[in-house]
Amino acid sequence: MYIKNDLKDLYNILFTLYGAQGWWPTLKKGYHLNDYSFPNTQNEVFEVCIGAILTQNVSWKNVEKTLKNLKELNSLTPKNLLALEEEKLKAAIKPAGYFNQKAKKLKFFTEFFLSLNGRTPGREELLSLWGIGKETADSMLLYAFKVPTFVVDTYTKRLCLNFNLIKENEEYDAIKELFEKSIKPDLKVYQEFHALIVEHAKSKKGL
DNA sequence: TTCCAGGCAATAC
DNA sequence: GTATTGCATGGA
Repeated sequence: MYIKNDLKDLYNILFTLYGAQGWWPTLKKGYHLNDYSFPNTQNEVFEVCIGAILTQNVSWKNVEKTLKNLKELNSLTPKNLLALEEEKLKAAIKPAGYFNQKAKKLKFFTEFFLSLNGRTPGREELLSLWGIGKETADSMLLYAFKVPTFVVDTYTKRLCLNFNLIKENEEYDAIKELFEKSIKPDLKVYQEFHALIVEHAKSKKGL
């Protein structure tokens, strides 16, 4: 596999190979193929955001267990999560690792989420929060708040490196720009492209 | 047993 | 400003 012209070709190749991915994965419906209206409720938006924090440097499998635990505690909503005792929260999110840090991150973010009152936050606003870095902020914007912004993760970096599109240790924002310059902002395409890159990296069909 | 998984902040240089 | 280190669980 190679890139003929630009990243649009890569997108088309991956889409042909793997098809629509229907990200973000959720507890209730699993994936939601061809439904780009998701998430529809504030609680669904919140669940995506929480998942974005929990999946930091950890496989999604681990996060699923954590989300299930929170659901069983009826704590997968902003107010209920805030009401949950510190120790119970840590126990519930243990499978996602870094539970001391992530418990703090979840509480900080949830306070912020409630203060939004349904408003969509800006990128810089999210980045200013303790515990929210570039990938987490962009994931929230793209998959929770439906803002067409490109998400860069380790898979994306590796892929670009293998195609000699970037140098070693290229900066996050430079890679992000690479994609956003080639492909006009489009919610569906940005959501699917990132998901396809992850799927491709996991499938290990070359690179 | 070692290594990695959809990062981030704190610290060191 | 860039490089390194701590954080932690679960599966391969």
